[in-house]
Amino acid sequence: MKKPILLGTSTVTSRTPCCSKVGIKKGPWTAEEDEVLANYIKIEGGGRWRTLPKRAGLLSCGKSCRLRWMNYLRPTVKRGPIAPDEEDLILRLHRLVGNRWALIAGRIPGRTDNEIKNYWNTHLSKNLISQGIDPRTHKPLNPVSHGSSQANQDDDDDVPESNPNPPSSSKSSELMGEKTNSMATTNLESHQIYQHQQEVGDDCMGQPSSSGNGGDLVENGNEDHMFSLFLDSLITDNQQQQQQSNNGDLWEAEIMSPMVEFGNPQNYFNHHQQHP
DNA sequence: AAGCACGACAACCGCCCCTCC
DNA sequence: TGGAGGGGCGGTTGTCGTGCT
Repeated sequence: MKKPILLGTSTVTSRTPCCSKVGIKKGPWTAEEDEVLANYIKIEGGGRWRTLPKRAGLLSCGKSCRLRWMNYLRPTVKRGPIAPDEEDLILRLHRLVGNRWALIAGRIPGRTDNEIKNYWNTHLSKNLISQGIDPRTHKPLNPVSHGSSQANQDDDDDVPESNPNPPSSSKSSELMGEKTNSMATTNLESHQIYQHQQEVGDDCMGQPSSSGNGGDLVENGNEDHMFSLFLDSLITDNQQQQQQSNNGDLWEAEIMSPMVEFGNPQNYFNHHQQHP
């Protein structure tokens, strides 16, 4: 069994840590701590995580409490192996948005970003590599015909065109572009996206977008909602096209290439807004 | 049986955004 | 308007379990 680690000194950084690390218990959670935390949240509710440990009588850091609750104790968290359809959806979404684990998790009810991230790193990325596919770009690792080597080499070195993964903290709102903060939230535009979703079908994995963990994004009722619907439509597009043609290249031609042309998903999304 | 390597995953860390005052 | 605090995110690390030598 892992031994709890008590940190004796706090690390001085330019930022104040989430909590004073003196006397903070680290390491795995015990069943007793889980019970205390779960009972406390059941009674008092979550929130104010930094002060929650003290109020609940726990020695763990507030962030640790939140993480434990979000990733393990929450009733809506689905335990057990990732199903094949979930795996397929993760692959699709990762191809669309890159390492936006929270965004991906938001589309897979019951799964957490941490779980998906771990599953990707330990399973899916290795599977893709074994298939000769770059897990970052979802393109062949060593294409036989590489065309203009310099240009393509730049592509390989850079983040994928379709999922840029900017170095800064990434949120779905960023994906949608900074301008959309002021323009993307009107009912009319929302309706346009919704209409597009209806046109292509809204049966994404058969999961209602407001259920379980997946509801987090949608309930925001802002750009995340828009982007969530947008993702639904793209995923459904992909599913329908692959079903119809049984040819993955069509996805490349109809969805990914336009995204490349637009530079990134946010521009593509903006275009969809204006031309639903 | 002991040591080692590796996979799986829980947990930690630092950064950033958002909200409130 | 700016600072502080709360919360969320993605990357990374640490630990345990298991299989192999």
